[in-house]
Amino acid sequence: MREVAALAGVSIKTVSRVVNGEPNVRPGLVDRVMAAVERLNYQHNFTASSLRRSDGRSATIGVVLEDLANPFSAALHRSIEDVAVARGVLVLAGSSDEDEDREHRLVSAFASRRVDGLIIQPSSRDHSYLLHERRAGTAIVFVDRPPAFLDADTVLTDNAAGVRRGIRHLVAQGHRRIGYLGDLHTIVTAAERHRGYLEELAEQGIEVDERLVRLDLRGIEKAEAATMELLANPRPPTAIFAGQNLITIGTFRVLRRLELHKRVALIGFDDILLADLLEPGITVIAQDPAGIGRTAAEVLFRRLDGDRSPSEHHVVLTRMITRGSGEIAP
Amino acid sequence: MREVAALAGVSIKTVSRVVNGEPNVRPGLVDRVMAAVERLNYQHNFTASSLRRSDGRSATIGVVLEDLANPFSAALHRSIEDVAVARGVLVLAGSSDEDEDREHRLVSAFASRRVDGLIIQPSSRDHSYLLHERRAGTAIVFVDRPPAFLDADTVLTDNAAGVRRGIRHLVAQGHRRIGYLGDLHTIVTAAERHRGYLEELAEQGIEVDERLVRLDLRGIEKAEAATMELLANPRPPTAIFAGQNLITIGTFRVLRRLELHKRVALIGFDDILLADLLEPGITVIAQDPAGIGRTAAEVLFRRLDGDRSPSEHHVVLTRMITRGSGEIAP
DNA sequence: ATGGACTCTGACAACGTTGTCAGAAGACAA
DNA sequence: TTGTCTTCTGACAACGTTGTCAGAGTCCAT
Repeated sequence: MREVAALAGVSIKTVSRVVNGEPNVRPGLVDRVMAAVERLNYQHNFTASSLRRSDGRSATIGVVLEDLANPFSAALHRSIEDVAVARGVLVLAGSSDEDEDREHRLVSAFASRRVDGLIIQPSSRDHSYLLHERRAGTAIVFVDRPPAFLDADTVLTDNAAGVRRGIRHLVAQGHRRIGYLGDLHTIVTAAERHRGYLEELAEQGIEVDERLVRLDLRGIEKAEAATMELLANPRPPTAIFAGQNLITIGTFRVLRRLELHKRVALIGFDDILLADLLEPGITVIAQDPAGIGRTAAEVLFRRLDGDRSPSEHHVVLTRMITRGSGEIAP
Repeated sequence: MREVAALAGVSIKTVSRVVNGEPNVRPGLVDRVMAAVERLNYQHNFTASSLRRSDGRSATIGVVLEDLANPFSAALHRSIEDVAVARGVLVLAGSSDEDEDREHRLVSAFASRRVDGLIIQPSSRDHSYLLHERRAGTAIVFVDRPPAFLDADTVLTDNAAGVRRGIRHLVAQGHRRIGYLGDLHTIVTAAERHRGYLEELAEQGIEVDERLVRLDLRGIEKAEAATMELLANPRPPTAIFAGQNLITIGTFRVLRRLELHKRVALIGFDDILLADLLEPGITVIAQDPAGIGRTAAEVLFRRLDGDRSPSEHHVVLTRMITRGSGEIAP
């Protein structure tokens, strides 16, 4: 900047005014400065600028997701990015891998870079550690799962309601023995989905048969094994609700291997790419990750714009997509 | 930092020494400073630090990908992240959407935040604009596609060889009429794949029938329409090579709709989640996005560590995964 | 010509940190 | 005791920028 000023024959303050598009600079000077900027390939240092500026904004937000490579996180990330770039804000992202420590480390790394806001899909069980960041002026929004011990904006899927919708759909077709395969019970969404299963069965006057329920299934293989167990039951389920993506895949694999894929009904939580091309197509309770991301980013930016109203709790609805597997009669 | 210094009864320089873990601070002082840091919830400002430090490193890199939400980009991103976090480096990422302008804007936004390095999946047709960044000390690595008018490190998939492998596989089973559906010809990888198709046909002494070739297909619908056209041919293809993910899906959809999915062979470029659960499973030439990302990040960090040797050009191999659709005889 | 209002510009300090360097304090040998 | 060396500490300037403020210049009405 000093060099630009020298070349243009003005003070560096005037260069600053020009690059920031401030009014009240004589047009002739603007041109001279621009020419010098051009000639020296001057790149404005936004970092130094935000250090000095009164708002102190870095025009950067941090995003902590479970795993940037999985479709749900990736879709969330992308929709957050879209809202952010429209405001000239950049996104730092990291994967927590469901690990409390990684989440903490990421947040702390983001905080030292002075991000303006954080969007977190939480893994840890206590978010009071974020109080300092918030007191320092960082806006925080939680997605997919609620925070613990911290009052903050949230954007969640209505997990229990989604599952209940699916179970109701199965019952409507005459199913009474409906199995349930769930993810790690410690994950709030997984617990919520399981709760939905139990509540809807109760509502429908169906007694829960614990032999048809398997929880804490992490990954496709675990889901396959659990499906085998369920089907080995003397009175096997006529329908299965899979509480998560990979579980749905594992379950479908086993059903197909056993040639039961056209006899046992299956509904999965969360949509799967290509699910419509399978035989039968897989009926799912689809989440709306793009909607969650967009909403979260919008709330975040409203906070950054000064909205100080009480915490908002948004619920993004699920949608049932019937494709065949959920419409198999018992 | 000033407050911490006051509370600990030392100068801010000593606080700086402590938070940076520099040697030669009396243990007693270290404890006092740490206690003060703790008590005031002091957060080190990494941004200000990198402004002053002699290396000037921001410990941040920028990544420009086609679309963070698509599985290929997402896998790339994640593997880059893994290499980066292991070095305490954060990742700023953005989607170019195959748009030259967006790519430029992202790079420029990254540059003003003084990222140490850039990993770019290029969309634009001229990368000489990056010369300034590089002269300013930013390391740059291109992934998936080579840069134009700029000599730089690259990590690419061997697209042509992958396609040739697939075509050879089809020919080995007796196919002579092999259709080809390709993506936008302006995308280098798409052009390369098409080249592989032509070269292998020539090698096998099969004349190209232009009626079996459709290029510039963007998205599933376009691919479906093109597949219909190919099959409407009086002498339709007995096998189809789909040059990209979404094209494979579109083609498979049409084949199934026409009940030809067990009669016309299909090989797709790039793996598809769940491809093994389809009937038949889809044979693909699989890329290794995680391998590309890891390699690119490793090269980038070697450059940041001072490696000044000539540009490296890595080729990450493809792998054919046979699942049934590619093993259908004519 | 004078005063007042307005427009434009630059000197200076400051943002939060670290590099440099000088110097204080302590240890040890002569 | 003195000198030398080592260890530790802090004052100060600087990184690249912008907020503040004073002042120079211009224009117009009196």
